[in-house]
Amino acid sequence: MPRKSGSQGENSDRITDAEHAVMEALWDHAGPASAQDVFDVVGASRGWSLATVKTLLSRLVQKHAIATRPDGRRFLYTPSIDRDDYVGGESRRLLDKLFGGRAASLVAHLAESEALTEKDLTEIEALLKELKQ
Amino acid sequence: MPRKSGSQGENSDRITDAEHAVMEALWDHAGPASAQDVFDVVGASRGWSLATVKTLLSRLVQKHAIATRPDGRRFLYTPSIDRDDYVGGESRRLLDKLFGGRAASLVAHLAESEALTEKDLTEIEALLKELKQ
DNA sequence: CCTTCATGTTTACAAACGTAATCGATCCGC
DNA sequence: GCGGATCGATTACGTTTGTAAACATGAAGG
Repeated sequence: MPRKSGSQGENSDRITDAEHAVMEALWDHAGPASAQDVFDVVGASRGWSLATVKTLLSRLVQKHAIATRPDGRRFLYTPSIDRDDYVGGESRRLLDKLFGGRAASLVAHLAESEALTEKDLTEIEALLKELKQ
Repeated sequence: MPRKSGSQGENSDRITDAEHAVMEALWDHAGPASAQDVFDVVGASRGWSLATVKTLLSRLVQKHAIATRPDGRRFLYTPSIDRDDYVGGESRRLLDKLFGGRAASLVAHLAESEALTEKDLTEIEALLKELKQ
């Protein structure tokens, strides 16, 4: 039977903006994090209540984006999708949606709209050199 | 007083995915388009009814993303935001959200995840050369 | 033991979204 | 002039999202 391409866990459900902030906290965190841990990181900056963080964690669990491991009477949460995979997916979505899938168009656009600093250009150049050889 | 940066019309309201499909149809269209025109282009491919297209057009008008010009008893619609501006905005959002705003990181990621073909690389290289000189 | 605190679960609720049907006015063909 | 086609406007309705309060339960401290 055909095997799906992604490198990790059953995906498919879109992660929203608010949920994404939680994911970043988890990706950032060294090892599994409790709801409180997540709250400590994102709560303040986004002005969320602990309750909100809990809701978002639940939804992410439903979406299979994170996994839980019981720790006493509470849960510890870990991302079950790789950040790189996620980032790649989102990038591709944008590429497909706005640039007909052509990465060069995206870069061209960034360049033209001056979203690229001199430093960016140098960095990309170096990157290319490395990739080309 | 500080003047906003964008080149065109009051923006601010997010354009959704469905709405974006309509925008593309309008950007594509030579000159103002009627609801029917839009429907003819996107209706089939997205499986939308004419009613749906009309709703989306209305919402885009509310969001000031498109403008209307009466033509007899109907309206002709034209984008009031430039595609390039929109694309730039969305690109920047992604960049900020996922790459800390560093374009080079995005390019690096695309490269590593093999989203860049040989052709892409060559194109980007050429682009850089042009920008550098 | 009983109170309090911490935790996940359930419920809430308004706004946004996707998708559309219905309504009221108008125009076109007969 | 009358009936159907056409158009924008209004209304609809289930789902998702953002944000959170209420609730149940178990742990911990006195």
